[in-house]
Amino acid sequence: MSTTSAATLDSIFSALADPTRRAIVARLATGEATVLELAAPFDISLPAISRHLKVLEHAGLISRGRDAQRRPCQLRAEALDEITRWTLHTREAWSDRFERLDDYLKTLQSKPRKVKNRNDRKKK
Amino acid sequence: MSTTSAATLDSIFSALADPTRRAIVARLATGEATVLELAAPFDISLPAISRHLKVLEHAGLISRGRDAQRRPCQLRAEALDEITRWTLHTREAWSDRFERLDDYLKTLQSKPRKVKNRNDRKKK
DNA sequence: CGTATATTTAACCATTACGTTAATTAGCTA
DNA sequence: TAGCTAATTAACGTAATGGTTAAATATACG
Repeated sequence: MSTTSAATLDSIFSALADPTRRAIVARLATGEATVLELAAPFDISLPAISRHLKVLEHAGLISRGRDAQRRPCQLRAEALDEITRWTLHTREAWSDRFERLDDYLKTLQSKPRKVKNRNDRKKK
Repeated sequence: MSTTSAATLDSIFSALADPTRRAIVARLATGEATVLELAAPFDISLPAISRHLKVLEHAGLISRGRDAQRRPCQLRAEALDEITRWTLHTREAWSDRFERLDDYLKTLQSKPRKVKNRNDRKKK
């Protein structure tokens, strides 16, 4: 465990799928905080917060230190970066597909699909 | 409803938390595809794929057209942009916190780690 | 018409996720 | 030591998720 960041995209995405956990992450983006501090804004029990933190930690989104009986949490931005990387990469592929738009349009013409209204003027 | 993306971050993140759905999204990033085409690489049943697609559609990540009995799916990149926006924004806040590093270091000095004799009798 | 193809819906089952309250551990402080 | 404070673990209920098979729907084709 220790400084593990073998966290999967699965665990990172699903950690961030919960609004409470996203709020915690957003809060931690401004600096580290203890469990009680993180719990304060929410209307749920401390054990629930504790489990949210465990999920975040498992996803590599936070790490925890120790200060007496407190366990201050810290954001690990690399996990965020992983999300960004995947998303931007996918987005880029999506944009790139327009490179083949010409071919695509030609395909449309040479292979007439079952279009009933064939009077549509394909603009090229 | 229609093609509006009132989809929440919750639904987008949790849609992408599943590896099958991420693979589908990645596939769709290269261009539209039918349900059968999307299902081909996977070892799960068609109904399962169908439900994955519904989740993605609900999250605003895909839209579906109609071509005879086929329902071609298309990626809606705006949903991807939304998570990029959230993630980068959060990441930025994390980086920005170093702006206050000087203050923070001063705080550390004036208030050494083990603060035993704090005179704050403040109660909440 | 009847059949094939593409996809969805229904009904069901196992597992996971998220919340609760009560009890427990850990570390200070008097 | 006892008694705080901080946080976690235990035990439990309920709802959501992800998979299955069987049946239903929609459209095209001969």
